[in-house]
This record gives sequence, C-alpha cells and structure tokens, in this order.
Amino acid sequence: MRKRTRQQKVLELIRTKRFRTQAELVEELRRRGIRATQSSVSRDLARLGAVKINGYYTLPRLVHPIAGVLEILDLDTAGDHLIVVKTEPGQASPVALKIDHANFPEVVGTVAGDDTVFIAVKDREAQRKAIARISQLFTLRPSRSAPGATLSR
Amino acid sequence: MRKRTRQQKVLELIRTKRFRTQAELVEELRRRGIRATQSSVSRDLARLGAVKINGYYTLPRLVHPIAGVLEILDLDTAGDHLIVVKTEPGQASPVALKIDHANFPEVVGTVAGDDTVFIAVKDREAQRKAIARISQLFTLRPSRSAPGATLSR
DNA sequence: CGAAGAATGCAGAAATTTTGCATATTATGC
DNA sequence: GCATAATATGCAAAATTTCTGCATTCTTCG
Repeated sequence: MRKRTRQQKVLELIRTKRFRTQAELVEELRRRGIRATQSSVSRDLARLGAVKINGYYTLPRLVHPIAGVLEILDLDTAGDHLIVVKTEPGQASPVALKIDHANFPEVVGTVAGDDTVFIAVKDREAQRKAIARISQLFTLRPSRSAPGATLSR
Repeated sequence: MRKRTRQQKVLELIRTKRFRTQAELVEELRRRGIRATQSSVSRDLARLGAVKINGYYTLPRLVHPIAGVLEILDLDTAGDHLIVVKTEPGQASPVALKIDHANFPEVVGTVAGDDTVFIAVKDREAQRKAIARISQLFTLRPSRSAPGATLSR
C-alpha cells in the first residue's frame, strides 16, 4: 500500500530533520520519490500524533510520565490476529487491565506477562481499529529501537 | 452490509430451529427474504463456529452437557490459530491447566494470564474441534453481554 | 485584518472484502 | 468400497470500505 510507506517516511523524516510546514514535508517526500499532497500529509501527521512544537513538527515524547497515564514502549503486530505491546518491566498487567477495562469490541482477549501484553483480535480490520484505540489509551515512549517500524498506522 | 444481516439470521435460525443441511438453511433464509448460496452459508457457519452435532447445526457455546467444576465466562476465537477463553479473575491458570491436562491433540499450547487463556491450535479444523472439546470441559456462565455479540465477527 | 498554513467535505480512485460459481474434498448410506 | 449427498474452497467478478487529491474553509500568527 501507498499510505504505509508514505507514513513511514514521514515518521522518519520528522525524526531526523526539522520541518516547519507540511509543504516542506511534501517537497522532501517528493524529492525521495514519494508523491503526496498537503492533504495527505496533514492526515498522516494527525494519525501519527505529530504536533508542531516551537514551529517544528515533532513526535511528542513525555519526559516525565503524567501520573495516571500509563506508558507503553512499543506496539506491533504479529499476523492479523495478534497485537503485541511492550512495556517497562512489571507494567504489562496494568496496561492489560486498562485495555480490558476499556472493553473494546475489537479485542477478543489479552494476556499479560511481565513486560509484554498479547492482545487477540478477530481480523485485520479489528486489529487496525484496536491499534488505533489502544494507542489513544497510552503514551507511547519509543525506545531506541528501529524507528518507525512500529508507529505507522 | 449484507453479510452481517445474513450471519445474524443464520445465528438466530440455528438457535431456534434444527437444520440438517446447509441447503435447508439456504432455503429458510430465502423464505425470509435473504438470498444466499450454500457457499456463503458454509463460510458463515465456519465463522460463527457452528458445528454439526448429532446431524444438526449447533453453536457449541450454547451446549454444556457435562458440568465441570470450573467455570468459564466466554469462549471466542481470533483467526484460525487462537482460541481465547475468559474466566473469573485468577481462574485462568486452573482452566489452562485443565485444558493442558486433557491433552487434546488439537491443542498446541496454552498461555494463561489472570482472567484470560490463549490456546494455540493448528488450523481452523483443529480450532473447531478444540472449541467443541473445551466447551465440554467447563460450564459456560455467560455474562450479561449480548449473546453472540462476540461470535459474529 | 491579511496571508500562510492546516484541516476537511466530497467525489473519484484504489484497495480490500465478499460472493457465487464451478469444482474439489469429505462424509454418509448401502 | 462405491455412489451420492454434503460441505469446503480457488477464483474472478461484484460489493464495500478506505484513501486520495482537489477545492474550500477554518486557524494561526504577524
């Protein structure tokens, strides 16, 4: 799909460079062979949760966790029916609990280990929706690992 | 969507009447204004987890002939390779243990959280059989959520 | 207020899912 | 074992959903 690669690139770009406007991003994307419009970039940024800070687009990273707001370190998929969430050691249970409590219709069930939560979903569509919902529930604090691989959609 | 209403009707039908063949179901659906083919009904039944018991299509989750000591609250699937069982808090382990102990050939492995068990199976066929077997092992005590709500996609 | 930047309704394009047909595979009765 | 009924499935077309760009409106900030 086109959207995925573009979003991935957008992610990578705003992580490595500074962009003041969406037009600049469009320009840079084009330069890298990805044709896109401002509308799409606008929607991408929204979906990625990027915001303009000090005039530049940034992925918000919380330095200090807000009390009551749980952090997750990573969010990824395995096949169409699983979502895997990584947390700090010992945080898997509270995270799973919060997901359970949210009672999303897309979520079939969760299992928590120490720093990992497995979330079973019906199908890819449910997976997609669940990811969207879950990422709303927590603050994502990306670790040093492979950039972008886990944020896109 | 067409699929949803049809599946809903199929669900309702096999709950209220007895159907020996998919052709009968097709006929009954047609009578109620829903045009469908055997192929679709076949796929619906698979998706709904219905199985033929004693020559009639039945929803295994509505069948609990043998009363076990342990209770489960819900039994659902995610894809072809997972079965998800919900239990009361803290009951996941004993439930998983019992499943393990039963040593069903269809069950590849289980993981228990606090109130959820993931059960890995080889394929859809194994999944179906495992569901039938597992639901025999326990008493199903459905919570107050809409019946079937979790079965129809 | 005015201009630049960003968001959004909408219609067409693209991608995904569903469906029915034809047919393969499996179950059933004899 | 067959013969046959019943069910499952590969495939291409149809239906549905999602995405995209354009045009336009809404926001922001000087």
